[in-house]
Amino acid sequence: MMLRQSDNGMRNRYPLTGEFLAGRLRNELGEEDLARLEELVDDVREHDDGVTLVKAGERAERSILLLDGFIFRTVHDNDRRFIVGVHVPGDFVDLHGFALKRLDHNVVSAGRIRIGHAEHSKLEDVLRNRPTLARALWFATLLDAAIHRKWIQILEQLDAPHRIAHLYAELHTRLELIGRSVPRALRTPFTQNDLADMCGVSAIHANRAVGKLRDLGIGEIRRGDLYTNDWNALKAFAQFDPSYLYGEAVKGGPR
Amino acid sequence: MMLRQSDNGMRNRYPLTGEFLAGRLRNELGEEDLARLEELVDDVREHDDGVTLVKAGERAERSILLLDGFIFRTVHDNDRRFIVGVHVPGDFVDLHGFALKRLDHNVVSAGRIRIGHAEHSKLEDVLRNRPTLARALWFATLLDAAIHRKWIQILEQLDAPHRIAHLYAELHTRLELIGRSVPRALRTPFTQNDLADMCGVSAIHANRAVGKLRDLGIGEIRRGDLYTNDWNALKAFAQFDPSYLYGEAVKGGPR
DNA sequence: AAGCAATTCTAACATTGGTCAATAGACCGG
DNA sequence: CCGGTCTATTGACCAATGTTAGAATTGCTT
Repeated sequence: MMLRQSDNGMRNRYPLTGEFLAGRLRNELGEEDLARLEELVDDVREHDDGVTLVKAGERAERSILLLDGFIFRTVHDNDRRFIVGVHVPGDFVDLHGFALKRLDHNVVSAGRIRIGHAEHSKLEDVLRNRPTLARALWFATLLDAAIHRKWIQILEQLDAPHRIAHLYAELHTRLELIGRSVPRALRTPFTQNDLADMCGVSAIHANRAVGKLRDLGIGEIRRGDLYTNDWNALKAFAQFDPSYLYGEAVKGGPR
Repeated sequence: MMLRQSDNGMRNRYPLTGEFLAGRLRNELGEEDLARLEELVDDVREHDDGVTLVKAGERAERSILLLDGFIFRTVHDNDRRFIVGVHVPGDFVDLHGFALKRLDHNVVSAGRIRIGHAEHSKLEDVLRNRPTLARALWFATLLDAAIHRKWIQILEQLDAPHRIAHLYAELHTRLELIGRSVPRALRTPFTQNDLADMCGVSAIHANRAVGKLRDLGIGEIRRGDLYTNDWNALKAFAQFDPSYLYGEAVKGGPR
């Protein structure tokens, strides 16, 4: 792949390596599969905040691998926006676009991002000739589905403050799994409006919820950045159970 | 597969045929793939209401294909139950259990059901040797994920009456896609309690919502069975857009 | 027909969350 | 530094939903 250093500001602190990808794919891949994986991705580029990378309904010829930053999956309905998913680096954001051909949602940058691309023709080849790697890719989409299910549960079970706490708990763990968490903070470009659209509440109520987390001493959210000195307390408050992220599969594949 | 007629009451009105399965898989499969698909499933059996077929966390050696009835995916947290998915006949309920090995949720019969089983060893073989069929199976799990995303949107966007209407609209279309819808009704074994757990509201509020749908003339729900003389009105009320079900892929696969 | 259990329905009250209006703070370009 | 815009915050009021309690209905069993 092209590992050319981008030259417009964002430092390439986390080069795309087989290990990085494999972290997300949660499978033990052999030398050759790792090499294929590297070849799969090219055309690395950056985007500003709020760029629609894939529009719902459009046919795509390649899928996006997120390398830096965050990406939303959004749906729009009478001028209202709903966020149905968030992605962290290492995620194949629209891998499902390969099999589905058209997406049922948009893919939008949340803050400044860096992404790579995987041509569907190459994926086609992988699916046909590298069953182990194909399974790893399948696994990645199944992980997305597991996260979706957890979101459904969260929306059914928790009120606004707990939803927001759970969101940050999840992101913290997902970043941890790819070696990008930091001790007492989680930096995101999310506005309270974004939080509201992820949690299915109004922006004003999201503000109340953020205030409540602050008052309770659970965590302080300032312009998307969460600061806490006790992740365990935050995760307990959110009733966060990381098993749905299948983190243990990072070491020792599913066989 | 064993197409032996079960002899304990439920009539086998819809034999498991390649066409039936292909309907759900939404791909144009060749003769040979269809034959493989048939071979995949065996050990057809029936279960009563409320039987836990797969427990969260357990390792399974085979996956379940639903042939008749409905199945819930449930999660439990401090004695409360949350339903994070529903399945209709033709669905490979826990196909993802093959790649994930352990499920993050339970699989429970909703009313009386008939199911078949697919050994993971056979799926392993399919994945390794039948790329087209493997892709069809992948597609089926991606469809689940698309439905999950719609549920997230529904929970974020709609209030209780609209959620219930949307649920029935979705099920009506999913049944239609496998040729099992009936004109003015949708029969289910769901209690209002089940509806509540699917919609993330209390049972009492689900009752209010059911009453509201009745008062508005949208539909009459009696013991899980919905009666309407205008599906279009109900679907309009629910703001139902079927595109997320990828029904068009039934004819003409994704290639 | 009687009785029991599950389900549905109703009412009163408490809490959560939505909407509107207005203000304050942060960031940015000139 | 100023003004403008986006974001965050607060308060008042109203709608949606939760909770509790109890009554009515249905289906099933004896």
